Amino acid sequence: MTPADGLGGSLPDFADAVLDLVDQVPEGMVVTYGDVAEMLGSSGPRRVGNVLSRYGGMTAWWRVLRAGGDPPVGLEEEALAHYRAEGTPLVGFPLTARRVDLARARWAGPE
DNA sequence: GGATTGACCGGAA
DNA sequence: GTTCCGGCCAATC
Repeated sequence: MTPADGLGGSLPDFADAVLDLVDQVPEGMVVTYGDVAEMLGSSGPRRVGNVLSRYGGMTAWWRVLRAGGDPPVGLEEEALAHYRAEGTPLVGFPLTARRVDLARARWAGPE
């Protein structure tokens, strides 16, 4: 089959692994790009971000943040909206909160 | 074939 | 607290 099926269901192995892992993240929990990359044991954190930017539209991309607990650039508003809707623990005052409390919301994988 | 970019990370100034 | 730099790997120009 052509690698570019472009139809829902067929994705690169790495992309499928990332989306599958993100799909396992429960509400109120989050993981960092670096963590996902390490869980998959392949490539670096940039690959994860690149996959989500391309195929994240069908996944809970907002549950994947940067190392400091900040949402991806350009999508802070979108991400924060989901965090407040799912009850994700945020740092600082709710009105000024712009980053997630990784100390409580960090998901350690399916184990 | 090389150069550039990208939803990044970590450390240093 | 912020800002700058180098490093990482893959896809794309």
